[in-house]
Amino acid sequence: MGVTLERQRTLSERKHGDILAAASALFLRQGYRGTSMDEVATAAKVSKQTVYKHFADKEDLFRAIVADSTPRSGAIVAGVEAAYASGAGGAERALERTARALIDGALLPEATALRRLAIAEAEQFPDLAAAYYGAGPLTGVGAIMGVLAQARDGGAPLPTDLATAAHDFAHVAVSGLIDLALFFPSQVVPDAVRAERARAAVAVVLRA
Amino acid sequence: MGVTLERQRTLSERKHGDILAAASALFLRQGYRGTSMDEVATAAKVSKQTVYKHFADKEDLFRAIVADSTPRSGAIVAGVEAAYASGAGGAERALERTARALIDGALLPEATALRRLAIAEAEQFPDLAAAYYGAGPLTGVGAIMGVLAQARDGGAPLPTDLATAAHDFAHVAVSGLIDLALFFPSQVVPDAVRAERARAAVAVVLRA
DNA sequence: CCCATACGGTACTAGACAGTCTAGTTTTTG
DNA sequence: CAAAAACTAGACTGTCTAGTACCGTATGGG
Repeated sequence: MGVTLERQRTLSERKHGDILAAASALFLRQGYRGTSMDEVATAAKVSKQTVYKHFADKEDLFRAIVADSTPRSGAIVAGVEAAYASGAGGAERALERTARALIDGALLPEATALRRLAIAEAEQFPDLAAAYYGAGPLTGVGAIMGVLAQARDGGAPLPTDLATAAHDFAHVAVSGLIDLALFFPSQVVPDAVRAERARAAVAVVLRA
Repeated sequence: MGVTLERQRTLSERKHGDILAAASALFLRQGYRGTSMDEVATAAKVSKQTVYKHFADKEDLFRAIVADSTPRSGAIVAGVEAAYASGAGGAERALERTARALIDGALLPEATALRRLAIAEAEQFPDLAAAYYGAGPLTGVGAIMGVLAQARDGGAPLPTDLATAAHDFAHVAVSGLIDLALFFPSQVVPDAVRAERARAAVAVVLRA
């Protein structure tokens, strides 16, 4: 998790990162109330006092790990845009790659865990839920709209209403699979199902 | 909540219902860990001792309220099927009513609260999450497939793959709105947005 | 009408948890 | 190299919580 082998990090910075990483793993797996500060300190191999040196209180630590995790949704979006441009084949193949990248990104364990956490704590931390929604679903659909615009410029037969098309594309591709991931945390969605959903998403927008 | 004015319920039965109702409201709003047994007893206007007379422990009570709430998803499904049959107009109008019923059902506050709860506790109570998924999303898509079959028999131009069509229909209609409800618990999705989603869902399946 | 059963209220046990404090050690830095 | 700052370990406070015990009162079937 961002532990990028920096050559001369100070001890304090290393501890800060350790605490964030440990808290991240615990909060994502056990939720806010299900995780204790003692657990965090132990998992980070750090004294409790040090935890409170770096973060004012539990809520502060929680906000920090969510703020730290949310940007990773941006990486998924970037992957989606890259998937369209890369590779061979016509618009249909390119859109299928796009859908597949979206699906694989959305089903990453950290992504689904963060989503579950944001939903679970939406009442207690509405600002975090809103931030997640903006960085995740919202920019995701925006990116897809951009890709569809490219495809239409390239001559693909797409509807005029690209906002609706992007919405349809995204939800046909990922919503059912995200449901599976949220309700069955331990299960992995098989490759064949992902491919089928990607095809369905392309089919939905490629006829107008 | 099932409090149907039965003429001569015994005191014990009344208390049982009071506890269920109070616990239901609290768990749905505050989650499992966020709700204490003292709170439940106070809200139900019952002594704590009585709570433990009716339910072995907190987990038992929680399972009871989820088991009590989940069947209500079935009522939503029934409403969806009824919406197709009722009213005037051709297949397109009927499908639009179907989508609208699905949307309104999914956005009921109790429905979204239960969904949030099932997702939040999916790791701790995987069996409850699975039961919810079966009673909610799964039977919902099944019901829509039935409606689409009816529509096709009536001459509507639908794809041959009705399972995929039902999946697409359901997710284009409700998934985006459910996201909104989950991430922004206090907001209400306006009527115009619901209507637009219903139209989009019909448009997606009515061209094959 | 009577007795088992359920109730209310409240006090209690036992443990978890957030956050503080102390006292001594290590790291950073000027 | 010395002072400042960050670290460790663990005890400690106050609060909350699940679940139990006690005891006196109300309910309701036989």
